[in-house]
Amino acid sequence: MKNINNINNKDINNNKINNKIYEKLKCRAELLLTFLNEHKRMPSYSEMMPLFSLKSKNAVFKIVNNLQKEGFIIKDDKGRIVFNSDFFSPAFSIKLLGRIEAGFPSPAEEELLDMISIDKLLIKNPVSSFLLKVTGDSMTEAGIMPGDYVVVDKSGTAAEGDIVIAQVDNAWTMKYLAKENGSYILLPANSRYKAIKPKNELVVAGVVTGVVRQYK
Amino acid sequence: MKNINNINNKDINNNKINNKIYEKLKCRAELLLTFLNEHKRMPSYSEMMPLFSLKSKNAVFKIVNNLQKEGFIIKDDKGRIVFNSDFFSPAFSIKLLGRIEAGFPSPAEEELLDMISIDKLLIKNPVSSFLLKVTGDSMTEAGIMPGDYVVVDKSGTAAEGDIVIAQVDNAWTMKYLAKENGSYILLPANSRYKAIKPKNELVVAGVVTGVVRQYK
DNA sequence: TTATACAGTGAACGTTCGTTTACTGTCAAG
DNA sequence: CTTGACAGTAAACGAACGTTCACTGTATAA
Repeated sequence: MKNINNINNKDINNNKINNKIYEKLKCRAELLLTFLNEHKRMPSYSEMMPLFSLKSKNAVFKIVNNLQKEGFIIKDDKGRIVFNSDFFSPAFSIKLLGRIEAGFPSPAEEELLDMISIDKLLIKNPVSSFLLKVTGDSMTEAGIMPGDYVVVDKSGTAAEGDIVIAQVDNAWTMKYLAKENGSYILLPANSRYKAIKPKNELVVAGVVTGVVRQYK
Repeated sequence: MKNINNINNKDINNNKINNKIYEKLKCRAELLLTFLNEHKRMPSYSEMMPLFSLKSKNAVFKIVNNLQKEGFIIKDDKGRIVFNSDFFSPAFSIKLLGRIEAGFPSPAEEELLDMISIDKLLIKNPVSSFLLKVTGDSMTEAGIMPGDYVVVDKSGTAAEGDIVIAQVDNAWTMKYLAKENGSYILLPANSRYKAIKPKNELVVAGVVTGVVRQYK
């Protein structure tokens, strides 16, 4: 650790240089991302040469090492490189910009590090998650409209207030899970529907962890 | 083309066999998908050997060719294999099951061919799309709640009825685009707000093509 | 039974991979 | 000016790659 009082001109200059180097690396990481989006796989070192406008594989090699040092990419046990999924999605990445009310960001503000994958955002557990298309309007007041897709995780344990996929009296439905007089009931998010109080047992098949809607 | 009248027993038997072969191929495609989700890259032939419980690289080679013949995967110009993106996402894939009211599908019904990527579903144009976090409740009745993310495509042309990100009178907002007396106005989807009739020009920055909500 | 088709084995081939070593030019610090 | 750090070039290396060839066993069709 460096004492804040000991920072001298050299450190400041180094930071300035390091930032410049970092910017160049980030630019090259973007080139890799473009290739990945286009080819659905990472380029080899030979393929990176024209990508980075270089004539030597060794130059690529050094750059890849620096990219790894900065955390952009990771080399797996076989020496193959993949994007660090903390920063990047292995597939489609999308720029996450600010909030709407905050004003529309200028292109210059578009930060590479804020690229995320919607898949990664919504799916914490790819194996036990699946998608269901919503029919019916019993959850419209919770913002879940007919035709939306819901991401369901069947491995999670449902808690009060969660939206769950449940089987009650031999029919499947999606409702809020709530408690009344010590027993679980299902609440719709539409004032035109009534709460469901299961006569028999309540089987919860999964917890809704996300909602996806697609406009044409 | 085969005439329907000419189908004989041999054809029927061949179909039965072909279905069995297809099932086995599909099963192996699933193994590849599992590897892909785990390692964020495709396995090499050597890595597929233990994956398929085989002892010969050539067996893998033949299987890969069959997978390509059936359209599961594609070999690019470098001979490297990637999943056919018509069927599979290169990243997280998620099983798309039926509709909720249709009953909950049994695991046996889970069809591999219905695996999709949410990214691919929502993002038609990765370059010109980005994500915005929603603040404010002016679109709640359209199912867009505060805290949701909206996918915005800035390359599309907005039409009447679209939800757009627009700059009006020096403020950014998300509203329905509508027409009144020949000029464009912005309609909120919340009865507590009024329509916006821009005094000056209306700048549409992008069209909302999707909505994403994440529950904890 | 014989013939045919096909999944899988095993060894070999040329190519490409990621990596290493040695060298060149450039730029800033001392 | 000298020196060190660093980006890039060029050539070479073993290892791993995708592919091919020859062969084995098994199951179905004639």
